[in-house]
Amino acid sequence: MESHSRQVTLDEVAARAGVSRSAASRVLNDAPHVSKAKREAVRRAIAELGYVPNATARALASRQSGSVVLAVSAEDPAVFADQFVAEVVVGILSVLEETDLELTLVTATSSRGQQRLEKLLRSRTTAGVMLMSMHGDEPIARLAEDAELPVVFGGQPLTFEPRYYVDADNRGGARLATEHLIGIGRTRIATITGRMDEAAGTARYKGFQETLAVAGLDPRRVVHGDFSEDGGQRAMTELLARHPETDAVFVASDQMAIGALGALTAAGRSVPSDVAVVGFNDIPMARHTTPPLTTISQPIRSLGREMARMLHAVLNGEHPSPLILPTRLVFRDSAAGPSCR
Amino acid sequence: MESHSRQVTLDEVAARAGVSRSAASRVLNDAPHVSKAKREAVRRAIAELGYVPNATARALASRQSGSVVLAVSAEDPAVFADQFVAEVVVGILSVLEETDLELTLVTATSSRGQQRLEKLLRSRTTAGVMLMSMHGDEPIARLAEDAELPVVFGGQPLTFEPRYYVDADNRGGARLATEHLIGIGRTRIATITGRMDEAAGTARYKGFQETLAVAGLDPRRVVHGDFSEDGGQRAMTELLARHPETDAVFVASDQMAIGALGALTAAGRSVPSDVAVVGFNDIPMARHTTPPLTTISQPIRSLGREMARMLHAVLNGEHPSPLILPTRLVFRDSAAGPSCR
DNA sequence: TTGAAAGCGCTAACAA
DNA sequence: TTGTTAGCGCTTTCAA
Repeated sequence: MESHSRQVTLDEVAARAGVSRSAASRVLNDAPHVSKAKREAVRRAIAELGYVPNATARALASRQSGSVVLAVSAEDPAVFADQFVAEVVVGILSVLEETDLELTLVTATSSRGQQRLEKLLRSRTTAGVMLMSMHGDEPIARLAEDAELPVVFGGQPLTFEPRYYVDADNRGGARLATEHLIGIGRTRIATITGRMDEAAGTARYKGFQETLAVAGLDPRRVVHGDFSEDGGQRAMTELLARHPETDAVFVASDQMAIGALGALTAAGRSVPSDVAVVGFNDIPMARHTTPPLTTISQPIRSLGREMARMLHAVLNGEHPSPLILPTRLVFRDSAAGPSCR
Repeated sequence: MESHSRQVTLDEVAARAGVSRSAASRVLNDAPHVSKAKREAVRRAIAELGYVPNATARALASRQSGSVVLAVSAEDPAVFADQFVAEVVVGILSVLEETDLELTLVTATSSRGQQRLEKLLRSRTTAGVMLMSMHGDEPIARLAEDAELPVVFGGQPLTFEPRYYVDADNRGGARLATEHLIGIGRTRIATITGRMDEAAGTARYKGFQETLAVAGLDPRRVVHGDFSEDGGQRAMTELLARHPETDAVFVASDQMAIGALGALTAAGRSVPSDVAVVGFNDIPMARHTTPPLTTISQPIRSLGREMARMLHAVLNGEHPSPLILPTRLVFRDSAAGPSCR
């Protein structure tokens, strides 16, 4: 883990410019109290010597850090290949690119990951943390608090409302989806929920229930899934067994919806004429299923962007309010209206 | 960018344990020359005080760094949502998880990104670099060399052979694909290439050409694409116009192949009976196209893993050899044999 | 085996 | 507006 190259120091810059190190340091951080002439001289020296400050020394002396971490609570680094997470990362990076913050990626839940994260947070290398996809009660949140680092949540944890978070309007999205199914004339509407130990799962379920209640429809056709494709398939099979009269289903994630489409096909039900399907997330594959999937789109990349912006604001001493991002219905064939029957 | 929490220092640990700071430091780095008794005392003190070493101070004093960066040469952080890149990240993380190295993500090509990367590399915060998806001549490679940091390439740059790299056997994969098309009896075989300013693009094209040459078939049905879905669609349309007799096509990426399938359908050609299609990469969506896409699978996650392993080895003073990872044919309906006609 | 002392390269009081 | 002086918390000689 060695580094070799000859480092140009601030002292050398100062010497070259014929000023004190403090003066050079002031110029570097464009602090006041430096004459125009010296400022210029230092700038020139920096350019000539190709000086780049040693970030480590700087961090040590100033007790500040130029990097933030994104911690995703998952067993396996494979989460970062998840379309959803990947898009969040993209959003975050696109904002950080405009700042001087670097992004470090960690998984928070694996046996070793937990320890590593704690070490990372307490080793004073990090200015702040973004936390994602929390199921249930999260020790990680406490971890960050212990380290007294600013934390921004992506999605809300189930057990408490954090000070800073960005979330999608899951409940509203579920309402949109369910209203759409009602709107195209379905009356025996079911749902396959996500994990009920995640806020996104419960919120979408609530949105579903309340919409049916308002419409005076029976909200009891419910099977619980786990957000996975396989889980969706199993859940759909179970749903057909328990409620064969079902003519529409709101599935709490596209991944599950894909599994559900498979189960429907296997059961000889055609989509959407026998059973209309609406998913949630609008993952890229949703356009390519058979039939293409009607779904609720959430602005995932914006979620990442807003998380990064919020953290940045907190690091600058501001106190931003939590943010709920809107969702919208993306209309495709899997829940087309009567005209398409 | 402030941090607040009270830091426990090594001095406090030493005091608590009743030893000198040097002794405590030795225990921390399990260096020799510490009596068993003291070692134990220090260990206890560390546990009791919940001491976590300040990584920044450590890095400054030891001139070592515990983080490596993955730089992807792209204009836009959106590359990190690319399935391919995301899988590489996963592979890298899965290896780094076992070490004490953290991963920092950067895009290398955006106007600002280039500067940021240079700063990052020269600011002595980083132990080493992994570089990905280089088109043509890469200033970034020079950058890292200037900083005298170990660099591992993922994929080979076009203009020079780096000391350390991991690549997939693109040429061999293209050969597999083309041989398969010949094997199912096609004779008027075309290709849609990738970007010819990327090594992967040229290598796959070469594999295609040489296989047709060996088989005595005409290798001149060629349209150049750009690895994108839209590009694939355009290329296929052009191919059909210029070589309407084409009965098979090797498409240098699945993304392009998806576009090509669209163009074929639009042109009323059925796949595979009129035109057989083989892609490259085996992205998740390949299983879900109509018809499902025969393709060349490369061990993307392994690519990431091996990059991380290689960098780790270099950081430990070893000199690993470049690595070429094998590819294999994944057989699906888009290039089924005659029996399926 | 031990500890004292001297930095790592920078920032931040403080005094001038 | 300047420069001097202490550190930041750790590692690493060096002499004991």
